[in-house]
Amino acid sequence: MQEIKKRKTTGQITLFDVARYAGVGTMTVSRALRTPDRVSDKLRQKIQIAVDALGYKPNVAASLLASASANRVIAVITPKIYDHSAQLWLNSLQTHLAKEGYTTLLIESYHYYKLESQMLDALYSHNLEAILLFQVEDENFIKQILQNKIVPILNIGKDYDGLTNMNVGIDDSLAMYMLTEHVIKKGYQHIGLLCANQEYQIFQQRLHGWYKAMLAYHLPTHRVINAAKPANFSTGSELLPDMLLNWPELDALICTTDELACGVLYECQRRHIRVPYQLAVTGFGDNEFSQVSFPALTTVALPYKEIGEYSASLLLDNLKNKKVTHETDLSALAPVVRLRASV
Amino acid sequence: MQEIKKRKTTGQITLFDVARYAGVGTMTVSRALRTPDRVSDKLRQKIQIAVDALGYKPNVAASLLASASANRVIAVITPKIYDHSAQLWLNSLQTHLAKEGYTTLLIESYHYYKLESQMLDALYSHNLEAILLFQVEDENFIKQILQNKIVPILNIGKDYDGLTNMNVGIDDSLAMYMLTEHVIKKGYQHIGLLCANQEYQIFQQRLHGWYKAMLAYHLPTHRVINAAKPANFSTGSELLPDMLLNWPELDALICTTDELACGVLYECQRRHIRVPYQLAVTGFGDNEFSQVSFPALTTVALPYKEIGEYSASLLLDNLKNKKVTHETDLSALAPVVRLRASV
DNA sequence: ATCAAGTTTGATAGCGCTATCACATTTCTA
DNA sequence: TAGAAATGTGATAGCGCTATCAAACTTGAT
Repeated sequence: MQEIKKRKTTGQITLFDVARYAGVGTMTVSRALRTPDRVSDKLRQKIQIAVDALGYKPNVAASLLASASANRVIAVITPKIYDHSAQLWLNSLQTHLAKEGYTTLLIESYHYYKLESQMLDALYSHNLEAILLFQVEDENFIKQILQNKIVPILNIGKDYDGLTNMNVGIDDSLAMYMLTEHVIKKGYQHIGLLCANQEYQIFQQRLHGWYKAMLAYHLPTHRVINAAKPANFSTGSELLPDMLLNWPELDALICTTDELACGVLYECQRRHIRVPYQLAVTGFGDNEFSQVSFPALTTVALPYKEIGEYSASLLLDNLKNKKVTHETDLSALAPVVRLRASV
Repeated sequence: MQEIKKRKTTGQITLFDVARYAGVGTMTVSRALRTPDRVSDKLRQKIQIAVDALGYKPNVAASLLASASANRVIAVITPKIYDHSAQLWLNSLQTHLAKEGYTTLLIESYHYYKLESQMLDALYSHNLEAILLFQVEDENFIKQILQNKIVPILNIGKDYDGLTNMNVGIDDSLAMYMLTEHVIKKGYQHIGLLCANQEYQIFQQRLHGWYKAMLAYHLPTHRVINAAKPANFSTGSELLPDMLLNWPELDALICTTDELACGVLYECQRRHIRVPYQLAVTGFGDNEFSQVSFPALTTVALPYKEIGEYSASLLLDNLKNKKVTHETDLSALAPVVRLRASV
């Protein structure tokens, strides 16, 4: 007696199997798993035994389809997690969302915007509950997202004139302004800027912060290298010689990341340039190593952890109440300059 | 005239809407999107217009359910992506899998095994196609996975006696043995080991490699600090004094990560200890900064990029052929010692 | 012009689950 | 003790999609 299979099945144990085993209806099994308090103790126990015995695993696709509900998945779209501080932010965000049962799906597009929009289609198909944009720089892409807006969207980074539902600003420009001001007030005159990852807006914002500070204090703004290379240790080491060659009078060098600055510090040691006496050096980001480096690096910290927490609660509030009325002590989100031995 | 809604819907545009708009059957629309070559040009164009006009987004849950097919999603489970090299591995893996249309879902459990198994249930519910374990250390967890084995499982790291379908070994112990041997052959006698992240097996393997090499050359193995702290720059700086206090005769210090070693280098500078003349220092991992540091760091590189490529192709072959018959030049996967100025 | 073989299309029936409602059972009130 | 209210359970009908198969339309060879 051969059974005729008319259709592919997953071969999984289904709710029906469990129901038959436990001698109850499928609906009762469903309830026992989804809303246990609506099922009597006796049946609930029976069902639990059946579930364990058969090794039942619910089929999320079917559940989603039947309940027409969202997935408790929040997508984070970002061009790239550049550095340690962004990782802090993400980690903090994930932790807070996980507490409420949400899963974070991280998508790094590496700045291929076509990829981003392609992913977007895929994401919308996955019944996700919200989208979080982190330092997405392409305005067209943002507009495209908003055009198909189906779920709440939280933007972290530059504010696109209220295009997004919610926006948490990170002011890299301000942070760099503050840092540069500190350096200027220390009395340095010939202050250069070393910027890498030229192609990313966020680094141009840092550059801009330096520029504004220099202008504000009537200092010359021509001592700049703005390179299209990764902002890492090697690039720092590599570009210091160019800076010194172009502007031998340089007495302070502001770098757009801690990695660049550390590379510069290493190169200074190789060339027996005494920091900060001959050359002051600063970084950006307050990475783990900037406290330990020799000499310790003056840098500026963005409160990514707090921003993560803040953005998580903002998003959760929006998902729950469908209304954002959020008041926070935003001073907690302000940049902090860390003065150390290198200036 | 009010319509009675008997059931919640997602409110999405459905295939049916598209079909009606285009004046064809739903099945034709499904085919036009899934297998376009099986639909005539004329209808395909009509349908495309309808899709664009209505902004149709397919519902993955329904598609999965109907086709009873897997999701083209591969889950990577790992306790933690420790360092840059592991990131290289992951990146390389993702790239290769993406080429074949697979999405990688990264799950970092941060060593909460309960979390890992909880996630596993969730994952199995998501119709994923394969599971990739990266440096998962908990044997119970591995056994539990294998017990419910539904999809192919590839293990990267320690081989659990053929428990997994496929295993790609990374021999941290061998790598450390090779590095230690180099240091010994340079003539150093009083060689210490600095290990952090004590609680993770992978670091204990590195420690073990050092131990074996020291024994093989009849050198004493007591100069060890094995700390339960993060293996970062700070810890390196912090623990060097302890090493020197305990064993002032120390002439070489082998660290289990590049970060530790760099922290040690910084502390040496602070204490005017000349590297390598008074103390030789080595790292592990060949991170980006180890080439630029001052002095440049002798270290050992694991070929994570190649391992990523190899593991991707192994997995893909398994998914396609359902049979693993893989031959590779495994010498490409051997560790490489990078001799630099610090030894 | 005729028929066999290929191609294109759509009606139908589920995939595994849950919303809904009707019915059965228990508990509470007067 | 009857009747109302609350609770527990299961039959049914989809959620939006695709596998399947039969019907309609091509094509080309005779």
